[in-house]
Amino acid sequence: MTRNRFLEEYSADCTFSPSLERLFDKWSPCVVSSLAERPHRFGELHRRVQGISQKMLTSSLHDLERDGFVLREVLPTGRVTVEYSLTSLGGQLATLIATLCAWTQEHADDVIAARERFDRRQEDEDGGMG
Amino acid sequence: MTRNRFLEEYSADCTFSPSLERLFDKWSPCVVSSLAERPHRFGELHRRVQGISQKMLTSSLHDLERDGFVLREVLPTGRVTVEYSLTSLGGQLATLIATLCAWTQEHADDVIAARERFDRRQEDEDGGMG
DNA sequence: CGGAATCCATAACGATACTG
DNA sequence: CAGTATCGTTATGGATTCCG
Repeated sequence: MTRNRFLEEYSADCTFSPSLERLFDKWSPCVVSSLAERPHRFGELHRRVQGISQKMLTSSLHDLERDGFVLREVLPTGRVTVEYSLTSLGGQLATLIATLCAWTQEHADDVIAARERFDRRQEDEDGGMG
Repeated sequence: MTRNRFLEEYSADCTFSPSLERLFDKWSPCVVSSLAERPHRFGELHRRVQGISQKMLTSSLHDLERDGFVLREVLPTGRVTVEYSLTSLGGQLATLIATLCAWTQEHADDVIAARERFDRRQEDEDGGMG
């Protein structure tokens, strides 16, 4: 719950509502963008979102459902079958996430280059001042 | 480093570059939006961003500088004086953050209402089935 | 003032085992 | 299949102390 300061109360001139913890946790963005493509069963998501544990998937889906981003439906098959899909609010969230993805990809090179410059400068300062 | 799965390698149809850890950590968005308004000294930021520890401010600024979002300048005053400002890339990040803030605020009520519905349903299911 | 270094609490997460 | 429960590890961040 202390994930991002915006999520709590206040920050300088910028107040995130307490509604967007989902954007900042580890797996929810992945889950949402999978569901943006089509509804998934639990097991499908588990295979689809590489590396997620069943515990984290359960927890992400639970939180996303509680916040109104995801709809959980028990299908009337013989065995236990559950389908997850996005609500319309969840669809908006997915769009937002996609926008973020796009921006980060556009500027990935800039950031990587900045890191390399920074790290080189650090080395120079540490070493070259005898 | 494991903050968000997007930041590592892969997620279903959505690949965050490794460049945006800053968007997902606890304080950087607050710091960036403060700097979006005007350059700040270290101490100013410390007072401005309510609740941040000196350690976290140092660490956020360091990471933001390394990624090319923030510029750090030692001013030629008598004593130690450092000013932080956004680079142009940092300005873009600030805009993105502002967009996120706006969206979360618009839909804060929706999310809160969804939570209440969900929690009420839970209670009903737990209690009312004797 | 602007930090760095250290210590410690806890929140987040992963692995595993079990259930209807 | 779709979870729940438990346990151990690691990541994160707060408090404190010290330094040029």
